[in-house]
Order: sequence, then structure tokens, then C-alpha cells
Amino acid sequence: MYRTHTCGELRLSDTTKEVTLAGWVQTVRKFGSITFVDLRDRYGITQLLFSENLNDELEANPLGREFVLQVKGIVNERSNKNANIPTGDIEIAVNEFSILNKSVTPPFKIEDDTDGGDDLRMKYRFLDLRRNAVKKNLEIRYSVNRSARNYLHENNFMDIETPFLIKSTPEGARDFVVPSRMNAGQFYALPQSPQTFKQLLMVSGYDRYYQIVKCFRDEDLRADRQPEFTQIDCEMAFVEQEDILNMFEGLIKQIFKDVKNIDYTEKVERTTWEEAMWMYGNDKPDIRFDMQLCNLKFPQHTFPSKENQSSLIDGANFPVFDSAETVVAIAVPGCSEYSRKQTDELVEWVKRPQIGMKGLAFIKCNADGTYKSSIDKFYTEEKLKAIAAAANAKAGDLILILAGAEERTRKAISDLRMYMADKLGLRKPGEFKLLWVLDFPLFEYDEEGNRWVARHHPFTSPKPVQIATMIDNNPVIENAAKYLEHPYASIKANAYDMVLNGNEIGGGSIRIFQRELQEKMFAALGMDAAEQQHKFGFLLGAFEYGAPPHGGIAFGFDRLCAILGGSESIRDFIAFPKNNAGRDVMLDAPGTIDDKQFEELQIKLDLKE
RNA sequence: GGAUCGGUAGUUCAGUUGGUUAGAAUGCCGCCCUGUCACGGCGGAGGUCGCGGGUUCGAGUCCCGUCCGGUCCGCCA
Repeated sequence: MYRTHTCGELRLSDTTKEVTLAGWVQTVRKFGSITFVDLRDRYGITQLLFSENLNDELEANPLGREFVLQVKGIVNERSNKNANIPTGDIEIAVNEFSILNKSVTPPFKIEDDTDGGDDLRMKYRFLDLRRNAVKKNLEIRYSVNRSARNYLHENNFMDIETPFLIKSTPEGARDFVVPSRMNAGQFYALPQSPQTFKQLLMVSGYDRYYQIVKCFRDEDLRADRQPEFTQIDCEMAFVEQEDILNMFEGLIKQIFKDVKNIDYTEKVERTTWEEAMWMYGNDKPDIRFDMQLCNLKFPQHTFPSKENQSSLIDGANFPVFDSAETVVAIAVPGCSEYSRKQTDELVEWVKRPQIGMKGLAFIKCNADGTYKSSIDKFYTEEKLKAIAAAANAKAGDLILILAGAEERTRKAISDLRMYMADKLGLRKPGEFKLLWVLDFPLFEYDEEGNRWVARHHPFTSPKPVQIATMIDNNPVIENAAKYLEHPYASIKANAYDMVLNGNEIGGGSIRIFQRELQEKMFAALGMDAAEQQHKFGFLLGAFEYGAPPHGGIAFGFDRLCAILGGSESIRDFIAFPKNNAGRDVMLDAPGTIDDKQFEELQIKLDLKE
């Protein structure tokens, strides 16, 4: 038997017991004739005491960091206790020891506060995983996994596996492809999601399906994006949007309870896509804090139901505002005392290429009721006061105003809002706030391809009243400039996103389940009958055999874990992640393959320049 | 595809307007130490300054190219 106990479980009540422990040597502290060793395993650290009688044996078999060590000894109460660790009241008086395996000196410290850089830790990820900090993250991941499975099981969902080797249907993201040896010249694709399979399962009558499943997308990476990632993928039959929202609010609330012990009892707020863009400039707003947008000027067709307030700023001969498509402001609480240096810094921030604005106007709403602004030359105190009122600014606030083209400006003010909130500590780490964003546009104009594409995916159903509009309109338009007037721009989807603290954690839709409508949807996206048949014939066919109404949702599992763990990067929550070039630096993958493998695949490599 | 920051000892970093033998901390090795737990003390070893080219009397430092890593934009139905 290698061990009777783990390194995390012995307490004062265990004193005088004879135990056998096995683990890794964390540190060796030699004190002349006695030696202390911290022995570590997954469960904790226990101090070992090697007394004088073992000195010769230690000299013959010296210990080093990360050696695998087995010891037999007696649990003793310590004379000097360590309150920092759970086993700090006891130590093991070692009688026998055995080095089960040696270790070379590790390239970085296996401690919470490691000296290893990211690159190095990824190269030696198997050592990095020994660290408590990384282990905690993987424990959170497992805990989220168990919580989700329990909840879905309790609610009659059935875990059904779907294939990884499927057919390439290059619609949205790029597919990863796998050559087929038995079908020379042909390729499988790895699934970007099990979307069509789960819909087929609905047709098959498995009315509540789930899977915690790997998905693959061959796109560029970010801190929160990996080429292979995990989704909690769910689908239900005989449901409408309301049923889905309720069921999966329940899922997230259960996860909050199980993983963070948070009782999320309040109602999950809901907003429409349009309202989110209007109030926050963002379809995944962080609503833990206010700082809502003041839309001084905007293109009417973007927000048909909203009233333009351009009279507040137009006509002052300030060319920047007069010529802008959109002028939008936020009132930053309590920042009216900002110095020239601080406001300059903000101006520089919005001018960075990632934000891309030409400049930033500000109005300081002084505590004494006066106003001081960067646009004093153009606007009277009276006007400034009116703008401040529109922006809901209080005395002591700093109003920041951006002007420019609608899309860019709205994104910039949203980024600025988040930046200021971070600065002011308004995005509190321990606070979690959910939001449903509803009524997304069904279509999106792809400027590059000069065509309409599905914003969510082509299986998303349109809002019922708008079906007719969609059917009757010509799917492809020639001139990109005209797209905003096109009827497609206003058609809404039966789709919903769940947003947590400004992150999209899940998204889904009520699907199309009639063949005719699905064909029209494909046609609207520019797919002719032959192409439809080739790419999605199996689905269209299935819809003819009694497809029930259905819908579903998929949660980004890695991202959810990261947010619950308080991290920006999902890599910390994946045991073996890839770097931002999609490489596994530990395996040094991807790599080349043998000539023999090429031969078997009947493929000749001929890389283009 | 683009922007930006970085690459110097095993590791994390410093290195001045270009100027003698490139430093610190930590880790590693040796000696001392009976209550440490970030142990302590003394001593020691350890460098292709990512790589290639250029400017210069002289390059870790300036210029060009390239490779690697981080972050972001585009992209991610």
C-alpha cells in the first residue's frame, strides 16, 4: 500500500497514529541534524520531520524539490504550530522513507506565487497543474460541470453524444478539417457545434437533450477564445422562448448556488437588442453599474422609435458635432475634478487604433453648479447645462462625449464606459448580474461578401409577424450602401443571449422546424436549391417527418468557469490550452506528418507561397 | 491580414546620451546550523544579451529583417 492517508487530512486528533504518506517534496529545510520536509499532494501539505537517526540515510539518498517520496511515521503534535495550513498542528515523525522517483530541478517554483512566466508554464503545463492556483480553477470547472449535469438530469434532459467527424458546411466560422484515408481526397470537418444533430434529436423525439461537448472553430484566438472549447449544449422540443428562458435561468442560478454558494433570487433582467444598443452601445452590457448613454444625435433608421435630441448640439458651428452621424455621451460619476493630465490621458485612450476615435469632448459639472468644458468656445453655459441635463449628470460628474460614424462611435462609447467603470472600481469582482438580451436582428449585412448572413445561425426562426416580409423580398442586393434601408435590417430573430457581467455566456434561439420556412431562410442567405440540398438536405428531409417545434441554447462552458473563478482568461480553466497562435507549446503541435501518412491519405503537400 | 508590448543567468527582471570585466533577486551546488515553515549564515558555479545583417573606433543599447511569446483590431453563423 503506497499510502494510508493523503497530505491534507491529518489533524491533531490523529496524533500517535502510524501512517504512510506519499507525495511530492515541496521544500527541504535542513537544520543541522534534523530536517523538515513539506510533502505535497492534491489534497494539501504535511510537514515531515526527519530526526538525527535518519541523517546517514538522507546523506546517501538526498532529497530534492519535486521528488516523489513515500514515508512511514507517527503523527505528532508540533511544538511550533503553523496556523496557515490545515495540517499545521501536526507533523510526521518519519521512521522510514523511500524515494519513489527523482526529479530534475523544475524550471519554476511550484507555488501559488510562481516565478514562472506564461510561456514557460505552458511548456511545462504538467508542472504548472501541480500548483494550487491552477488546481483551484480546475476544481471550479469540475464543480460547474457537476452542477449543470445534476440540474439538467433532474429536469429530464438526456446526455446524448454526437459525432466529431462530420461534414464541412462553411457558413460562419472556418472548419477544422480532417482528411479521410478510406475516402481519398475527401475531408471530414470537426463540428463548430452539434447544432444540426441536436435538432435531429428533437425530430427523433428526445425532447430534452444536453451535452457538455467540445466544439472547434478555426479562427484567430483571444484570451477568452480557444480553437477547441467546451459548450453546455441544450435543446428542447415543444417549447417557446419563455420556456427556455425560465429553464436556463434556473440552470445558471443552480450553478451560482453550487459553485459560489450565491442565492440569485432576483428576477433575471431582460432587454431587447435595440434597447441594449441604445442604452449601452453594446449587445452584452455590464449592468452592475449605470452610466447609460445619452444619445444626443443618431441615425433615425437605427433607432426608429427614439427621439433625436440633436437640437441640443446642432447649430453651434462646432463642425465635429455638426458633421457627425452620431454624438453620444456618458456621465462619469464624481470625476469633475479630473486634471488636464487625466483628461488628456482619456483623449489619448480613445485615439488608440483599437478605439479609433479622433478625439473626445468633455464637460466638467462642477460642484458649485458651473460648467467647464473642452467645447466652451462653441457652447454657452446654458447649452452645456441642457446637455448635462440630457445626460443625467449630477454636480461633480464628468461628461464624456464622442462623435463620429454610428457603428464605430457607439462601440467606442461602450468601450469607454467599461474603461471608466474599471477605473472607478464599479465592476465589482464578487458581484454577479445576469441579463437576457432578446430580439436580435435575424440578418446582418456582410460588407465584404456584399450579402446578408444569419446573425445567429440559419436555423433561427424569425419573429412570426415578420415572416411574410422576409419571404417576399429579394434575397441579395447589389449595393452595400443601400442595406440599411433594406427590409432585412429590421427583421428580428427569435433569439436570446444570456449576459453575465458584460460577457456573453450563452446564446440560443427558437428554431425553424418547417421545411418550407427553412428553405426560404436558406434562399434569403443566397443559397439555391441545389446548394441547400447538398449542404443541409438531411435536415430539410428530416423536417418532413414530423419535426416538433423546438429551440435551445448553448453556454460557453470555459468562459462561464473563468467568470465564476474571477479571471479574464479561459486558458487558466483549461488543463491543456493552446496559445494565441493555436499552438500547444508543450506538445509542439500542430506538426508535420510522416511521408507514409501522406501516402496513405493519397495527399501530396504543395504549400502555396 | 493589421496594431502594439516584450525576448539579457535555470527563473523573474535591471542595465543611463552607444564606452572598462553585463548586474540584482531567487533558484542551483558546497560548508555551518535541533523547531523551521519565504528558515538563517558563509562561500561558489552559472550569460551565443532570441537569431541574421547593417551603422560605428566601439552595439545588450541605434537601424533593417526574421523567429518566438503576450494583448488587441479584423475574424469568431
